[in-house]
Amino acid sequence: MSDTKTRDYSETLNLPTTDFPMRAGLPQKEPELIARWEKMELYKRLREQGKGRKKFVLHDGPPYANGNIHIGHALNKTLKDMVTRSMQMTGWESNYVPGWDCHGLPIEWKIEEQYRAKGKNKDEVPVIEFRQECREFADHWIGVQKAEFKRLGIEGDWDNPYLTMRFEAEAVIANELMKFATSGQLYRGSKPVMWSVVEKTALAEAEIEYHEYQSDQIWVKFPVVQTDTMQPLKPGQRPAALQPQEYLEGASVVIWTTTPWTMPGNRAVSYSNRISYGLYEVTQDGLPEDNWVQKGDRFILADALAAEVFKNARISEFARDRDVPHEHLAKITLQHPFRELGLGGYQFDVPLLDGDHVTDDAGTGFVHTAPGHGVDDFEIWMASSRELEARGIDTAIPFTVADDGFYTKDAPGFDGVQVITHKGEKGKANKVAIEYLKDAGNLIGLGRLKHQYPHSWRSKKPIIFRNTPQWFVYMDRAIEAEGDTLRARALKAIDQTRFVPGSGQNRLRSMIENRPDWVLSRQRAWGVPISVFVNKETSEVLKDETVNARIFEAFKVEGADAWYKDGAKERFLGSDYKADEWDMVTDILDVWFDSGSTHAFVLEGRDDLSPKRQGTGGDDYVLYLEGSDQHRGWFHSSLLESCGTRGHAPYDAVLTHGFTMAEDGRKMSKSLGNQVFPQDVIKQYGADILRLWVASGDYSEDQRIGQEILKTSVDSYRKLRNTLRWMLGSLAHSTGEEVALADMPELERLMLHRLAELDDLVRKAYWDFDYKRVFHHLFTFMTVDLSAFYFDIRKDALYCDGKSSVRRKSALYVIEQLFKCLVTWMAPLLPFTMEESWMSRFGEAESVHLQQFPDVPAAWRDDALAAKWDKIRKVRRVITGALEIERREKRIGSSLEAHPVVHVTDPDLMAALTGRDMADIAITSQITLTDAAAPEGAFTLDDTPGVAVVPGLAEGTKCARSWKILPEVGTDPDYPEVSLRDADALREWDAEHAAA
RNA sequence: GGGCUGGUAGCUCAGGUGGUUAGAGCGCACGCCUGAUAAGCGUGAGGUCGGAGGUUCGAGUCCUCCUCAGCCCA
Repeated sequence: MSDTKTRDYSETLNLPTTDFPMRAGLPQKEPELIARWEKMELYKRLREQGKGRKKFVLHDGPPYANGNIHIGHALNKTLKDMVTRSMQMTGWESNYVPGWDCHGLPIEWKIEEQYRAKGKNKDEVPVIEFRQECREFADHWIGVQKAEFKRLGIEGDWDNPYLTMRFEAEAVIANELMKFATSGQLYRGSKPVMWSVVEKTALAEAEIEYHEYQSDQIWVKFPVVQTDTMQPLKPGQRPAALQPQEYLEGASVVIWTTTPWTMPGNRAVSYSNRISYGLYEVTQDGLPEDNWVQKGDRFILADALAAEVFKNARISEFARDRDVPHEHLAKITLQHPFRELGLGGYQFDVPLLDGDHVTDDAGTGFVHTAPGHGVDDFEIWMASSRELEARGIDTAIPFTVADDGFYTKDAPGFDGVQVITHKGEKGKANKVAIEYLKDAGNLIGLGRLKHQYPHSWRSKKPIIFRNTPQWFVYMDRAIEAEGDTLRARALKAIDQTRFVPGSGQNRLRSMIENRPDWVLSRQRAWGVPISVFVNKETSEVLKDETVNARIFEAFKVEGADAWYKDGAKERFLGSDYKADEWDMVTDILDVWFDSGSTHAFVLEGRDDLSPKRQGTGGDDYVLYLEGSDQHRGWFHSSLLESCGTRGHAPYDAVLTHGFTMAEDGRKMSKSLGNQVFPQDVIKQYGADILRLWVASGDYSEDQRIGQEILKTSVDSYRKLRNTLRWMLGSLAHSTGEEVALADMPELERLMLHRLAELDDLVRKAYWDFDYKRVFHHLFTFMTVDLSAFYFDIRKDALYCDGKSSVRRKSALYVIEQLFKCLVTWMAPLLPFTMEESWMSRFGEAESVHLQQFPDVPAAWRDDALAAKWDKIRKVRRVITGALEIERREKRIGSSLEAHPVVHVTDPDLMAALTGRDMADIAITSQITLTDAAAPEGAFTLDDTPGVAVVPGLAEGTKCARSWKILPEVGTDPDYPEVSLRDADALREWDAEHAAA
């Protein structure tokens, strides 16, 4: 083929041209865009845009202000941003106000750590000074995290976020607490906490480390004193089964413990209904007279442990008398082993309680239960309180040990005895308790045990569990009416809340159903004080609106530090009360109460939020969005706080996301070296890649991230970006001319139809917060329908048709619509790239983030057309399949070299093809359609019966401009090298350029 | 140990109320194009639907158990 081209036709083509680069350079480009948004005051303009609209408030759950952000923060904030942006673009005013949680233990630790490094003692630093240092620490990390969040492309009120440590916030938090006090929901109770005698402080779980420790172990009898089903048998009557009183009198339940010092606090013995128990009798003769156990002694023991118990009691001969059923255990009452000593106490009854925490792995199958000295003990005691009170048992938990490790008056007989000394050594407590047990004849075994025992991480000394006063909120006390309890309110509120995914509803409900009273107090310094006064005489909490108002006003101006200033007590009590009659509570609020109150000082407290939700005269909508761990955390505390003070949930909907795992699906950890840091991803690929990862995955479950997975995002991004780039390049030739729907080729109308379908899908998916659905559909649309089909077909018309071509104008118009829809639809997901695209098309002054999702005309929808084109595409697949064989056999390279003959014997399919330019659609130079039967060996596809293709070569000459091979080439006298279509296009082009 | 989730191709995801040979995109392999070019198009190979039982004519879809992973508790 002699190709002696006389001119360079490419300059006469409308080839794509754009400055939008193929390679994004996101790590550099993104900060420029952030600067641009700041400069154009995007946030402010969005708020102006939203004026008068109904509000969609995504209320930010505050991250804790210490340390850099991790991948979980990135996921969380990115999802929030997708929510906010998509709601703003679908007609809501969606103002995102970020916040931080600033008080609390971890920050206190950091400051203490700094003190230790400097050899400073925390106790010598005035509280206000210490609090100031905590404040500055939080402030520093807020700045760091703010910059990191902004770098992710999160749009919000970064100049004016909320902080739980702001004075107004502290004032409102205290005020919320005072509402609980005033309504009678707050009470002072007690609870065992881990306590370090050395540091005279309560410790949190994270402040504990376990070390080997030698404890005293003892086996103790609790004699049976009452078998309360005892009733006289009528003469001659014989009970069907043995009753407890017939065999348990004089027997003892045996317990084992490694903390003899807790014996004064004993109030019960626990057993388990999953363990079998028996009555055992010592049958050994010849025991020394002073032996602790004697022949004839009868013990109730777990069968699995009886032999070992006797061994520890140095008894080798014993017999099992009979079973002791669980219902008998439940009926009997024991005496405290100190009862007979005359110590002036211990006269109370000791009940047996059925507890899940009891096992027969070690011990006796019975667990010594001292509610002031252990969590299990406390919980079973509290859970049993109603039943115990019915039995006439006092359920008050004694304060047996003081903060200095000495026993109190609640432990008669232990005056001046210390459990742990202030140096962290063992006091005489165990020794004294053991002596008493011996004297009472209730000790049957004694030994030592080395085991892991909790120690303070600071002093490395052993800790103890001791009962301490704490502040609680009732879950089950009537608030305003009978049955109107906090629990009931919260459960009702859960039913009225939308949960995404729905399983969150059950999860939260079961927690609320089962949770104990809400503990608010912490014995710490960095937080909002429990700003109430307690009467020294009566222990009544002061309920005085005037005093509360004074506190509220002072906190607003001075912060909660006002509580710690000299003279605060007199100042707040004023002249109506005598200061020396009242105690000022020095505990602070648990930080969950702080964050649980954000709805009060952020949602209600800010004029630019203040949503009017359904039921309060509006249609505004409030969403909380956090990780699934927050069912126990923020969702929970916010619900309780709001229900306790306002009677309803602070949110309309709760959305939860899972956790981010490493590539192998396991938790990220430093030691495994499988961590992924958002900062690294951003530096290497850019925030939009990280956001694409968020948008493509299923956040409702745990997601994975790692190099391979990020590579998938990078590849998807490239494809997506290039497709946009091609559109931009093509649109460079657009004059913006509109074409009426009726004048467009069917192919264009098919694309508009797809947009109409997608419009529906995208809007629904955004309302469902289903970003992966949005992304996967749009991405597949862009690759399958656009890049591989529509664009591939229309390149010929776009590049080669003359300017007047309606086909070309239609295509340009449709591409413009595609571009506008796709870029706006994806703007919430990929704000940087979509902004860059939008600016490339519409200029520097425009921002996609000020756009709404386009109104897609209903007329674009054409299901009949779509059904018809499904058929056309099926036939196309047979044609391209046939061409693939030709290509493999090296008979053709480009599909334009082919002229297939398509035999269509299915009249339905033939009808669909009639009138279509199948050569264009199949991207061949020529095509022949026939209803004649196909010859033997024609190409077919199993899933498209009635279609067979006989390949062939296109006849004629290759058009020098469009590269189509056509017989007509050479027939135009002016342009003999090109096809007739191209000749017309050249005529137009030449005329225009000659004039110019 | 308890409550709640979840385990579909190498990766990310589809698979209403159980029903023909389990799908898509990406990646990979191979080929084409060279006017989207560190791009574009096509073809192909990849899955005992975590495992084992059970219900059913029929189960990725329902039930039970096990296992692995995650969150929250203990």
